[in-house]
Amino acid sequence: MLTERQQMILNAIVDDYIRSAEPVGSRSISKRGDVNYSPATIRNEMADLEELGFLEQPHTSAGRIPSNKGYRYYVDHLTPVHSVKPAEVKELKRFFTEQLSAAEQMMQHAAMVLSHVTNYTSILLGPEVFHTSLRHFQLLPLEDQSAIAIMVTSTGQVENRKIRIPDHVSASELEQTVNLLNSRLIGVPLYKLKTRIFSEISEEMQRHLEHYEEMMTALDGAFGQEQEQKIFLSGATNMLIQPEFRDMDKVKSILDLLEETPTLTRLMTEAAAPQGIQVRIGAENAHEAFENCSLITATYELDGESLGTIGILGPTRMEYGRVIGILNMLSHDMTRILKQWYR
Amino acid sequence: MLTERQQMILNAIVDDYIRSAEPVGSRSISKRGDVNYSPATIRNEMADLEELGFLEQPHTSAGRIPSNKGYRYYVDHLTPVHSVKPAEVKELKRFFTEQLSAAEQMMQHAAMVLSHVTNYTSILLGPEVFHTSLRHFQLLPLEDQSAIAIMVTSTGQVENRKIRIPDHVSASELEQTVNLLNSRLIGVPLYKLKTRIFSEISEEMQRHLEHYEEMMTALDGAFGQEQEQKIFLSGATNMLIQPEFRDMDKVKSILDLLEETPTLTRLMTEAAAPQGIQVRIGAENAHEAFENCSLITATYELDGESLGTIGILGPTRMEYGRVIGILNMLSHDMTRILKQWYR
DNA sequence: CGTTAGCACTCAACTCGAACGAGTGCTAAC
DNA sequence: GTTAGCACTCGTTCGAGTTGAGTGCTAACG
Repeated sequence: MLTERQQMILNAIVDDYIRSAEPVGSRSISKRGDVNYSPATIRNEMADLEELGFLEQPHTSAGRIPSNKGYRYYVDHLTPVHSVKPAEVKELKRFFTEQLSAAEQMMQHAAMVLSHVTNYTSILLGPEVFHTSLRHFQLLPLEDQSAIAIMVTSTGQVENRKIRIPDHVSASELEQTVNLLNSRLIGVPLYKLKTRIFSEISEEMQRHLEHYEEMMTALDGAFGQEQEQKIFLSGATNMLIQPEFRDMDKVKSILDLLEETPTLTRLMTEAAAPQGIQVRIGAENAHEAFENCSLITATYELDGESLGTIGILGPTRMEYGRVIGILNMLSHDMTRILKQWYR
Repeated sequence: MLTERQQMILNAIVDDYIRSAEPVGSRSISKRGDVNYSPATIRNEMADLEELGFLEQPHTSAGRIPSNKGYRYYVDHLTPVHSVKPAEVKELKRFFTEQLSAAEQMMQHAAMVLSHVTNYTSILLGPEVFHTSLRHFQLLPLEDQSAIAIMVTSTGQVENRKIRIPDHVSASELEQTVNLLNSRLIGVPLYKLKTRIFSEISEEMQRHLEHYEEMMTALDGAFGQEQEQKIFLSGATNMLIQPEFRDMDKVKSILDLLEETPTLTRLMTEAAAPQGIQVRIGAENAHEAFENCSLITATYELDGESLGTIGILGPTRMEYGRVIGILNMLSHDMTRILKQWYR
């Protein structure tokens, strides 16, 4: 239906328009490396393409933009080599391997709900030391060579990891391992589990177990818990709703800062009061990107010890009353729930 | 430091400015119900407040806006009655009670990653029937009157629920219950568990167990799995980054539609191809709000049966190649992982 | 005959100045 | 102490004029 050259030109126009979001002129197409015709020739083809319905003209003296039919053709004849950038591949792969702990999942969820309710950006800073220790360890063997390691923490959260059971390990041997681990590891903080197993208990295990080596490598995966201080944020683009940030330029530096975890962590920690709710207005935040922003923070705590920080970031023209009310309620609820967990 | 009246006026100005985002004039303050002075009086006070540094004037003939100092004063003297709207309370409460299944958490996470990588809006439609059945049931009693019910599904996912154990129930009775449930419920689809327990097995349980009634109410919470088709979306405000949606009016209808779950579900189902990747451009979407949008969908499947749909929504001027590449990769990975799960 | 240079034409975007009006500060009267 | 009145300021709006990117057409070229 379309000549080779028409396809080429249509393709170039769609490509250009996707990049620039502005009507594409004949001159700019002609200047591309892959098309070697003068603007006049291109213009003729463009007129034809428009007549065929693949292109549109916003107004007489403007360049062309693709019509829906044009996009359709472009998509249908897209070269099937969709190269995905390495960075993107990395992020997607990470998603599949990432293991969020129960506590982390809760925080991420809380961030989402908060940004959704307030229409501002929410930032949650995890507890520096989550005082969770092991309360119970269990291995549930499945019918094949795998099992599920289940760890109940002192807060009542349940972590589970799939592990592969080495061949030749008998059921009784498994049971022995579980009993041993339970007797020695209960009460040990989660983040110490791994080192504890490999240092203190390994000797004893070696004595009792026949397939010690294999068992250890299998367990290795189950206890791999890094427990560093993580930061969760949600609704970053909610900034764009605010009229004061109508032009991207102003928001750019804020969005950039939000990506920069270390600085953001610093700002949050600085802003947070030892207890209660703290409001940082404009320049009170020690970063120029937040000059037109206010950051409201609340801490949730247990027995007077602060466990984490919740922050809401918005324009200085923020609904302080509402946000403070919500944060108040949330931090109380968090504290209450933590108390329940720890009993 | 400030007179009663100055406080009142400052308060009114901040309130107004937070609402309108526009400089506040003396007239509009005077017309409010709570301030009964003429504009002239207000003007005098405003001039004083400006001199004191609480207000600013963008230019000579404009109204006043609060300075950072003004916000500070406003916040510090905020009436501590922060009423939170019932709807917000409801959503926050729901967050604390909500129990997402492992599969749902995975989907939500996938939606987040996708919208983050693509910078468009991602929509995930859950599987209509997730063919998961029970593979193993376990009760882990904690030292107090509670226990954790753990269900391993046929896909290897682990669901856990905290339940309260009725008084007077002995350890042996618990064990009996677990054994009974395991022998009768393995292989039963998760969404049928509850009815199965209450219809077919209840009789048998009644025969064997002393504290039947209490046990049943306790178990009730553990198996409450609704498993309806859920929809997850993330990055809705990413739309705002696109220059074609620079003014809110155009986006409004789209954002509204995204909130409207049933319609969105319909659009996604219509758009989805039985397999592979499908592109809906502009008006091809059967909804006028999507006139300037394109929806790219991919399905992930198992043994030829489609299990769910992934969608990316962006402007018609979308980076089709890139998004298709990413979706391709992701849907393949999803399919591969599902195969692993089901073995 | 396909391609290209040249040129007249179109029309959104920008510029400038005038008119408008929201809002102020000041003064005088209540 | 409060308020009405009024001159003044200055961003916003609107229309006319200008600019320039881009087109369509015609004629010349290889």
